[in-house]
Amino acid sequence: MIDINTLLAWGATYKKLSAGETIFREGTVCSFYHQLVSGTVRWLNIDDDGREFIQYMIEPGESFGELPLFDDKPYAATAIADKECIIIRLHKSAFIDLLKENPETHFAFSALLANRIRFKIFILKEMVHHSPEHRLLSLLNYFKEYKTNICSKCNLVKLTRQQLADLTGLRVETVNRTMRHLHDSGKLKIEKGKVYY
Amino acid sequence: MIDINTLLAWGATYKKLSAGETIFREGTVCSFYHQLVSGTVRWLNIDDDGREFIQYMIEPGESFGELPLFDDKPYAATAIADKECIIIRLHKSAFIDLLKENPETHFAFSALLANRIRFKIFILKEMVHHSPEHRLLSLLNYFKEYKTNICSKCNLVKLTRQQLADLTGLRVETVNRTMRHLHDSGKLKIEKGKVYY
DNA sequence: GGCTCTATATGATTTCAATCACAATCAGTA
DNA sequence: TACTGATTGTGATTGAAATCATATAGAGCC
Repeated sequence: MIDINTLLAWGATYKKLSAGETIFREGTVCSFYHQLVSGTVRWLNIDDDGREFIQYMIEPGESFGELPLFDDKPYAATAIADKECIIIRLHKSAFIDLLKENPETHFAFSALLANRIRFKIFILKEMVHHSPEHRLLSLLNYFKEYKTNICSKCNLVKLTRQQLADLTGLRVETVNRTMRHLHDSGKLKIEKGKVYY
Repeated sequence: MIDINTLLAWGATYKKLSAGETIFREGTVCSFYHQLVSGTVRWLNIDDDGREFIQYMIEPGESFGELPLFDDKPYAATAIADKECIIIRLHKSAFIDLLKENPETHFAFSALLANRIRFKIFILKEMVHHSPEHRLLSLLNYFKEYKTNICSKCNLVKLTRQQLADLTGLRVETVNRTMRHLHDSGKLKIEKGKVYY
């Protein structure tokens, strides 16, 4: 999102995380702006039964956990490194100063926040009231359009069935069965368990 | 959100709408910043079967339909006057200039966008995987906390069963039955059909 | 007050995803 | 290559919300 050299010039530092590590937890206070350099981050809520709902999958170049930087409230969800990750972090106060001195970056951030809302509006409108088939296809179409989570060269869907379930609010078994139907009806391809769309 | 005199100074104009009138429609392009002066606005998606999903209920003082102002994409949902409304509108270009000259207003808007995301994250985490009772109580708690849609003096829930259904993704009948149970178990009160929480 | 329209209420039935249970496959590794 | 754990695959059963149907109550208006 923000140029890495700019971030470094403002005092940002790198951090390496191994798969499964928690970066920050829902409900805690925020001291840093986070941007993903390499790897994948799941940004999610975990309910009392340990069930995950994935709010966003973060890919390299994206920032995450931005909300508290703007409204001073605690984190709305937990960030977990899905694979080994390298992130770059900048202190909250430095981040705000950076925005103040670079209004165009601030406008770029407003656009990012607008996009975050758009994704949520899209998810809600496509998930509520609809069949598992519709939900999964809508999600895949979105990822295809925005070139995230699906390899734009080989069409490989870079998400497990469990993650698709946690993004749509379905169960793994339902996702499995539905993906099979979609394969059988030719709407996508499954080869050795991997999904291509 | 923005002081009305400031808006007027920048060239904003008032507009009156009768109940049920459409203010703007999903998928169309945006030319104005909108702020509600009086009345209520439903900001919603309507699916192919005519079924509504309410994304936000807008109350006086709030802006709505802000996304296209920041990312130049079409409206993500439709705005409908729920009652007779007065709104104030400012041309998109004037709005952007206003933000450029008033960075503090821009930061206030970032906080607003952050709050819009928070509501969506909250809704998704509380609606997915949960019972109708949990869904409705979560929504009512949220409204209570943020002092919207529930009268802070008399505790009257200013939403119909249908609107509660359209906010949670449930059916009217389910909402009715669940509200009865909640009344019977003393978690809220129903008097002459009106809900108090 | 009586009329009309909308909102609320509630029973009976159906449907479809969740759940439970277990098998098969795949990927990493010793 | 055999072992291990995670992921995928699939059948049987259940349960809870949607659906269908219809009644009742409340609000606005002449």
